Amino acid sequence: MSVTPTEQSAQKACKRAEIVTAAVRLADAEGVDALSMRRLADELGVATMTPYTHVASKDELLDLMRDTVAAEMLLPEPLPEDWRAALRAIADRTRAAFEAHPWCLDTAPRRPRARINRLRHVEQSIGIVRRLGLSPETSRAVLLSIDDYVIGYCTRARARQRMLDSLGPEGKDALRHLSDPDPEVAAALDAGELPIIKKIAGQLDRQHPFGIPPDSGFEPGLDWLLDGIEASVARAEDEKAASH
Amino acid sequence: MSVTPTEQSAQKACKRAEIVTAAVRLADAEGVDALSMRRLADELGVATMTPYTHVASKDELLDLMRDTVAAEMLLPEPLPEDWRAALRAIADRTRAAFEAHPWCLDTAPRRPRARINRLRHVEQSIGIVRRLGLSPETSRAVLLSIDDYVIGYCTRARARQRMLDSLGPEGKDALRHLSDPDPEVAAALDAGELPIIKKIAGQLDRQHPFGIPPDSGFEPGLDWLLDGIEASVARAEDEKAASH
DNA sequence: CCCTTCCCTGTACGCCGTACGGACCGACCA
DNA sequence: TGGTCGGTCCGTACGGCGTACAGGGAAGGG
Repeated sequence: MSVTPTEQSAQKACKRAEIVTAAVRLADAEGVDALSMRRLADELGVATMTPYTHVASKDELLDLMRDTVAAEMLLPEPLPEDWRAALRAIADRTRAAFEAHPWCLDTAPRRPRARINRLRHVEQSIGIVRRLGLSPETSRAVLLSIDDYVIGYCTRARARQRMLDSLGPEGKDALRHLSDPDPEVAAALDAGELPIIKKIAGQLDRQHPFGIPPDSGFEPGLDWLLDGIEASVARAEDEKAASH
Repeated sequence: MSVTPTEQSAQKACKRAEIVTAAVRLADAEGVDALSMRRLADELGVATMTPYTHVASKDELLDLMRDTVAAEMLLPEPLPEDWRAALRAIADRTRAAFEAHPWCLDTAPRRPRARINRLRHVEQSIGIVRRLGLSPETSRAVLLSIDDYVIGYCTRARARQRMLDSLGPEGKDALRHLSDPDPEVAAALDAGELPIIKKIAGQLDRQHPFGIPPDSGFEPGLDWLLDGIEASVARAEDEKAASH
């Protein structure tokens, strides 16, 4: 062996990185369905099985791909002073990363592992939440609840996008779209079940080409969540002050 | 044709329903990976391609399966008077449905369509949010933000569960688990990057067998979100009162 | 009686992930 | 210097997937 262990692993990491970035590029461009090991190998100009020299399985590859996306979620230091601004900035960046790489949301990680960039992201977030002076459990709850909201928003936004895509460019009014090839829905609408949806869909008819209401956006829910957290923090501080 | 169109479609719907329930049962028992059209046909005692007589594609099948889960999210009438209690009840039921059928979260819908039970679920939720007397846009934002939180929570809880499963029964302390086969993480920990995570993982060592902190739970985040919404509603009412 | 219309079936195609055995090649040790 | 050995790359092959397609068979309508 000519190289020291460090050099060797560095060389290996290099190859790994090339494979992963090529895979990310492919998934970004053509979706995760187009990402097969054969196709990826073709793209890299190597034989089908060659990537397996550097990556244990497609599952691990997807895990590594997700970690490169996690790197994009990292906020450049220095972080904003205000905890609320900092948390919001991270949430925004996370959302942007998911929007740039929607395939992250198309397949759930099968055997997820803690990878470096994901850990960096968590470290950064914990650092901010710590400023609130809450108990460790509450701090974690704050962090996770924001994470959950962001993931949920992005997941639903992704589903919405797929729905729009699947409809194609031809316009269809909302009621027709809802009931079109689904007799169950049509029957329910006729029977007067779903009155609110029927009314809303009827109103959307004129304003909106498709039966899908415009997205109400990422910010309001995040604001409410942060409001609730802030109020909870204020309450905790009051109690602490009162007990002294 | 011997049967009237209605009878015919009813008969067809019956067969469809059998297929879908069998598919749900299989996915519940062995996960979505075990659900192949061949396996499903075997389970039903028919030839491989027979299910395709009643279901256009595996995609549509998954869509129908998801809709049976949506049925479980429906709250029995009468709904609670208090809007907050009602929204919380729906959120709880939704979470329970996802926990009972985690495969819902394992694969994103490819070409989602509005199905009857999903629409019923939405109708029920809108009915509650309407009581708040907010604008249509704000109402939708309230509804969707709660939905997003629930989906996000369940998705992360699912990932957590997979992580625990993949670790197997043998206990491993947190630090070792974090850095185990991943040299990048080990290097970062050694280099003093990730100080907070290192400290937390070190503390978890004794209390917790795995490197995964216990779930902080569904309720706190939901409460914060509802708190924020409630404060926003109160503010809106104040403004309305003041302008009169 | 035949004919249409469904429902069902078996076969077959082109993908997929990946196990495996062998070829090459540079680096170390005798 | 020659042998060996670890690491990289390759080709082939296997089992499984979703599903297109062409045919069979029963059942009701003319």
